[in-house]
Amino acid sequence: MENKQKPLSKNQKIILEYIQKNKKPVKAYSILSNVQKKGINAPPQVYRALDKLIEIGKIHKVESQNSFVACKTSDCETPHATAFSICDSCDEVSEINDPKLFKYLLDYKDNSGIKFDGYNLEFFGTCKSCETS
Amino acid sequence: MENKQKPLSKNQKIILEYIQKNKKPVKAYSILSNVQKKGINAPPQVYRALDKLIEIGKIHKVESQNSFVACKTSDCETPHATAFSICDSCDEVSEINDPKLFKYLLDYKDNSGIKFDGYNLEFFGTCKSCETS
DNA sequence: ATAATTATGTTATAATATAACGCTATACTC
DNA sequence: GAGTATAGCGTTATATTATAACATAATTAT
Ligand SMILES: [Zn+2]
Ligand SMILES: [Zn+2]
Ligand SMILES: [Zn+2]
Ligand SMILES: [Zn+2]
Repeated sequence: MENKQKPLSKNQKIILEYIQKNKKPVKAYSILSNVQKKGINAPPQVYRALDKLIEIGKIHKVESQNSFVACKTSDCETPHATAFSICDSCDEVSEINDPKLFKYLLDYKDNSGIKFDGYNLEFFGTCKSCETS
Repeated sequence: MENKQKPLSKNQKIILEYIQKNKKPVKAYSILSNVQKKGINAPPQVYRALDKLIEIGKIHKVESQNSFVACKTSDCETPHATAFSICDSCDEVSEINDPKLFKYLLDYKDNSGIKFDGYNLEFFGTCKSCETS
């Protein structure tokens, strides 16, 4: 009984599918223009679906890019514990799925002893294919 | 001969001072409206100064808030290696200055063995004063 | 069946950020 | 110091990202 998966609504499905089709993160207005043929007409419809998909861990927001990417680690159960590596030169983003890093960060306590509910970590560098070119 | 500190320009000084006066992060357009009496009239003047101040490590951008905060660790020499804790309920942000965390992250290699140039880490939780109220 | 919750569709607008252009100050180099 | 490269300024306009507000419809819970 781990996953009580509430089914996605129509708009949520359309938008999730579009995001999953793309390897790179996509922007909200680019999503909008690409799903207009499916009957989604206005920004609020996109942003509402995005909010929900983020909440349930199907996608994540890449804060430094204002872009959105599908979760690669099979629907993060702790959706607000995310780590990415981002290529400065081609903007490619990949989600880091490293239990050790994950644990290190979730266990991290600041100097006042506070533990955190979640985190977002974005690493920057040059990806392999950009490195060699 | 560590610090070859180029002096700040007039606008950079005005905007840095304003950011430093504020304990909490400030937004670009709030900066603008608060420094208009000093002769700064338009967004590009603010954003140009912000870009430069970020580049030289005097301030940082809090990506999840689109806000800007003065560096608390005496002008981060690696300005793109930043960590913050953010209170979900009052939006207070504090810069984490923990050499161990710092080293852990700068030494971190992903599964392909790539090391990164920099990172931005934002922890989320509830600050002490919000916890007790 | 009723009530509560969640999602939708729409219009308008708010908030964040940059392009482009001409000009000025400052730093570098010969 | 004249010439030139670089960084900064001021301005107008515009692009990009995100939300407010409101009326309606669908879904879920009691
Ligand atoms: Zn994920
Ligand atoms: Zn790349
Ligand atoms: Zn700092
Ligand atoms: Zn707080």
